[in-house]
Amino acid sequence: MYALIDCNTFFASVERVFHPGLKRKPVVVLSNNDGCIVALTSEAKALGLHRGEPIFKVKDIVERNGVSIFSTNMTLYAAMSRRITNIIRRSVQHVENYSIDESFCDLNGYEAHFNLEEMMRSLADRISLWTDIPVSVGVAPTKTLAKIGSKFAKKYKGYRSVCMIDDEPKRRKALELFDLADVWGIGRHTLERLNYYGISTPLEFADKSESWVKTHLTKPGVQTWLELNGHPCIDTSEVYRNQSICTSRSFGDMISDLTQLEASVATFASSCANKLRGQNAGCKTVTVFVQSNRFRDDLPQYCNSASTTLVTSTSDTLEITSAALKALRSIYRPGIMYKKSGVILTDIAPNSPVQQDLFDPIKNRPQRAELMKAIDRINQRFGLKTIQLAVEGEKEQPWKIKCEHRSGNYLTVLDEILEV
DNA sequence: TCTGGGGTCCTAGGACCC
DNA sequence: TCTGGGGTCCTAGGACCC
Repeated sequence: MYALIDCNTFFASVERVFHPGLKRKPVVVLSNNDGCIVALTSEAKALGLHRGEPIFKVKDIVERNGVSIFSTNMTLYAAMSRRITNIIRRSVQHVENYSIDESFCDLNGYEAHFNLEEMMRSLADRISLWTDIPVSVGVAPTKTLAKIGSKFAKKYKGYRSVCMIDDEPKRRKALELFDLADVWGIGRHTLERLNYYGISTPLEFADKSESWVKTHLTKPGVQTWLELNGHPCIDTSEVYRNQSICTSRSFGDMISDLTQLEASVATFASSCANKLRGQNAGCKTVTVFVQSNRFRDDLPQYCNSASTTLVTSTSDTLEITSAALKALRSIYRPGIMYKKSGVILTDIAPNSPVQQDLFDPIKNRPQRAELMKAIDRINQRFGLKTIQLAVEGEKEQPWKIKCEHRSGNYLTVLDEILEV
């Protein structure tokens, strides 16, 4: 059996932990640049607000109802997520962090010694007691069914946080009542296709024959079908390394100047390199992209990207940044108002062994690696960007994102710790 | 005026090989 | 007029997830 532990409206719940006056009040959390709503409490949903909506379009609803607004604060949410994971790991050995607010537990073997429902309920209660974050848990023979269970647990209070789908009648009942569009793995296109063939509930889909599914859907569709029928086939891989690493941002203000664009790309490149070192990995390809503002049809539009291949797999900030800037200069066009840039690292592989290059222009790789370690240590101890590249520019720049409603880093920065 | 960011996996089709 | 069979590798784009 698998359990899915899902934090309810996670970002908004974290903000509420540190602003207890907001319990049972409407709260929304915005995307980067204070653009769109990315998380909202049920009280905010009840006012007609939706995930994904640009905040400026619903300004009057927000003002009229005194909705609390927060800029996104990933550092804070990630710190809280780690705390929750630590609590789960005290009870369950195999935990897979599927996303910042969801974890799968492999419960294989526990059923012999525990009542799984009681076990997961006491875990949910503990998370709630120790972190003040409410969670919903689904328990089922496959991950897809566990996800469905967690949605029921969230929707109906009667489950007291845990919904079990552990026998055939419960499975069929759940599939009959659940919304097909909300099934994990069924997106807009698959939904349209299934509707076209007269399938409107997960149960009708699950009851189709294997040959029908194989004819009309591709591999991911077949997997979902198997999972809904209780055959686990979505893999739990413990060891994980990214296939790609990306840092990109929309700018607070549009820019056209190459120097400023370079500063943004250098900043994103060094952030990527930092993430790469965090996984003990290196990359061989650096891609840069730039975009104008697609919402401004009065301005000339321009989007482009370029890649540079490095001689050898590396996580060196200096090397990755130079490669990114080289790629940027090859696609830069003057006279464009740019709204967004980004850096993507691919061809990622473990740090060792690395295939050396006979003609590698960098002769002191071991020392360079030590330099990166030293910089990382200093930045970890004294704060991000204590040491940075000069090309990344000064702190205040027009392209830096807006975040006017950011709460403090209560869990990670001593100076910002909550005062009572 | 203001419109997010970061991922994975799969497939079709092109380009190439014998 | 007739015009094979069996492969690999790569990439762009689609579909999906949070």
